[in-house]
Amino acid sequence: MNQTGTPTRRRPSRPVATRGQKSAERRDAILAAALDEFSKQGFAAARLDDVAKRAGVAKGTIYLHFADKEALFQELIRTMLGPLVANLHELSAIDLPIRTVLERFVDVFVSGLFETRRRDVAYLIITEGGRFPKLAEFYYRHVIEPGIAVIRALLERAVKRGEIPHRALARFPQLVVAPGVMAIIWAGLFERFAHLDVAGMMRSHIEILLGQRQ
Amino acid sequence: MNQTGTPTRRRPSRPVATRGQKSAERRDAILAAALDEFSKQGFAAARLDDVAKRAGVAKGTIYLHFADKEALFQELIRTMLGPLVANLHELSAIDLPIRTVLERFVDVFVSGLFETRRRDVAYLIITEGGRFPKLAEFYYRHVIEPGIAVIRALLERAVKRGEIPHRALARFPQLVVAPGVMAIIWAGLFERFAHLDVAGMMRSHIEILLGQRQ
Amino acid sequence: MNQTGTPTRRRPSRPVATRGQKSAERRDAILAAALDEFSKQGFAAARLDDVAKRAGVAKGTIYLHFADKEALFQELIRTMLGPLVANLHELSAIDLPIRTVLERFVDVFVSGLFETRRRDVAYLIITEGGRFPKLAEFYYRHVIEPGIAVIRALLERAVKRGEIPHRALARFPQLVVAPGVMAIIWAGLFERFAHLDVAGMMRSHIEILLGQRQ
Amino acid sequence: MNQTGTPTRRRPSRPVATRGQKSAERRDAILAAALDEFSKQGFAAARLDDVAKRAGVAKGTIYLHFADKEALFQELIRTMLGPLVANLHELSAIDLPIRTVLERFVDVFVSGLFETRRRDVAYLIITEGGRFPKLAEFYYRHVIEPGIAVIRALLERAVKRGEIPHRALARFPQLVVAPGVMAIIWAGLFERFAHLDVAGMMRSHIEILLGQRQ
DNA sequence: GATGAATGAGACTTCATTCAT
DNA sequence: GATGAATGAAGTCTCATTCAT
Repeated sequence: MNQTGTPTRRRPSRPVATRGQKSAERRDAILAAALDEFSKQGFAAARLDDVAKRAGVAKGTIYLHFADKEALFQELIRTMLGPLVANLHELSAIDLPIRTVLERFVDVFVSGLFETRRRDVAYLIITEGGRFPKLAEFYYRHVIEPGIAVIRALLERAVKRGEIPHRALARFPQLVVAPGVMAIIWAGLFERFAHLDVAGMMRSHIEILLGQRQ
Repeated sequence: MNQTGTPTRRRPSRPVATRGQKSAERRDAILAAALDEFSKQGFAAARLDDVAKRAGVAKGTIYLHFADKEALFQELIRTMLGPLVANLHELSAIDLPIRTVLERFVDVFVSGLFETRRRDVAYLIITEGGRFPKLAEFYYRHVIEPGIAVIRALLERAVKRGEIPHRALARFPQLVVAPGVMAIIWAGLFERFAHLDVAGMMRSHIEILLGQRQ
Repeated sequence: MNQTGTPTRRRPSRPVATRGQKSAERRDAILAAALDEFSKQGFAAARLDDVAKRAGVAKGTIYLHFADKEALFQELIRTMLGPLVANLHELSAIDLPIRTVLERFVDVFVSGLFETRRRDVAYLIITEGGRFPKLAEFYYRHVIEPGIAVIRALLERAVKRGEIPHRALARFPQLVVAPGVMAIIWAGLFERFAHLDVAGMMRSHIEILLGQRQ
Repeated sequence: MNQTGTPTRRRPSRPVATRGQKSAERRDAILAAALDEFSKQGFAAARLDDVAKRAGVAKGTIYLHFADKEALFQELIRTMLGPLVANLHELSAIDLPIRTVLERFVDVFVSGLFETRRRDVAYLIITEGGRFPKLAEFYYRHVIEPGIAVIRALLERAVKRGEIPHRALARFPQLVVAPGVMAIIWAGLFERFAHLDVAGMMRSHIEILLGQRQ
């Protein structure tokens, strides 16, 4: 799927698209346009008129694919975060040095989320989650809770092996991801004023967690 | 009630308040109600009607104190963050061990922001800042930029003195505050599902920064 | 009275004004301010706030002198047109050549109405009269009807004497005042774009009515 | 019903109107309703709610055709005066005796403006022009200025030919149209109280201008 | 009497949603 | 299925009027 989220409007290579294909393309275009508009304006201030215009469809078409504005929003979040959730469990299965795991973790974060449109989705969850309890709950149950569990397991194993000097870290796995959250917010609010070298910050973060003198 | 930090001008010794005092009280009530509503609904979805009702004033009264909905929002942010900004510079002046400074820093964060209504203001900045470039800029110029500078100076001094083992930390002062940011977001989104012991997390954070084995 | 309508705010020559004098001054100031605002904005769009500000009084003070906005408007018209009405009947009584009468008539129109604030009142009647049936009726009964009668009488006498060649003129006395009405409207709408020499136009008008070749 | 001069796009031979035609009909209905309401209440006091009700459409529909209340007003004026402006220049081209020209002029005024809804438009310009500088300017540039020029040219030709005895008339073409303006205002303000025979008055006016003893 | 802060009805305008084409 | 004109509930903001000071 199109990671950047730009609506793919080209017809498929075969000269005639089936009805289903065209419909799916429209749906994707609407989702991509919705992400743009919701990110820029926020859920409440975004206008479906603008979403339709950006997606190149009529306003009514949105309602052929989504029940209402909120359903569009929620499906947008689920659609784009689905793949991410699937990958979560793989991480804990592999038995590698914690440094390697953390470095992969940062890699996935930077190139699989931060540098893609998924960052906008994450930012949307942060900014709108408070107004959508169901969304927050879905996200908590499917991403946060299992994510925390995975990280905690990794940390405990690493502490046991002596790879990490901070026993307390396992109690607060949030500390591992906090810089990632901060980076997303920084990008949304302050990138205009001062650039943040996210990859560099994350590398430093790992060193600190590992207790490496630099 | 005054955990918000807003100075409630107390009534004069005589039982009857002057006109000016009542007006100022109303203004404060509107600001408090606006914080409630904006926090709960977000700026765009909040209704001034509800703000007025909550503040116990008529709709029109809001417009005696604020030019429009946006002005109310911006003044809300500035009013409640003003005192915080003033305290920023004091921190760097005092010459104490970095551990002490960080502990005080955490104390101020926890009891002066996180456990007060200012946390809602901070959350509002995070959630709405993207839609209010001027607000983001004001906040960046008056809080983030000087705040980063102060932390960086402290860290550089601490690194020189050997109190902190991570030279790279001074390049990314954001890492110091990242857990605080995360805590604010956690409170806004997930506190319902799982409590986060912010004070405990912040103490662990300090130990990690200082490279203390626990 | 103050023909230009600027509020006379100076205290009277005697050092202490009686309560009644100050009150009357305020009332006049309000009327003058109201004429300014109603002329500029129209009745519906004018704000009593602006009237009060211009008059140098508080908004509530207006209600000490006038029942409501409409009463203020109606009294404004009556107050400023009263003297004019009184003079109407004098004209017909005097037995002079029609040319002289018409010339005096023009003089009174130009220097007693067109070049004073009464022109604004007349313009207000034209622009707002349609929305104030009572005002239109009052004005018709007290100014138009008797005015028409007076002019008709003058014209009939002049026709009989052979001073005017157009018998039909007596059937349409409106033709005598039409250029005056036109001048008032021109001043209100187009004076900015092209100046109209009202006195000159009125002189030409007289010559045409009198059938003088020029 | 179509004495207003608005071209009512007739339905196609097939009994069902196309979408575009229905939309244009609605637009016309809104304009007609707006003319009614603005004439009765004045621009500021007229409510778009009433316009919508009278036009048989929903409030929001007005905004599909006009940007806002003022745009509706301005387009109303331009739409209904457009045809009039086009006819202006034809008048001067025809080389006929001045009496014939003036009689035609009066005919056009009476049956093409005074006895149609255009009279209301003219009255609106008179009553609201002061508050809409752009409207007044548009009207001055496109109607008044060229109109005056045409009339002046006609008068100068007539004076040269000895058809009109008043040389001064060419200096004040406003005198030619003044009775028409007066008639419009009379209709708006006083018709209820006393009927004015406009056609008769205009005929008398012509005789007076031509210096005919009656 | 004078003030002007407060009120709240009412106006304009927006925009999610519907539905005839 | 797709369209986009139409709808009307709901929100922001204004301002004539009131009334405690």
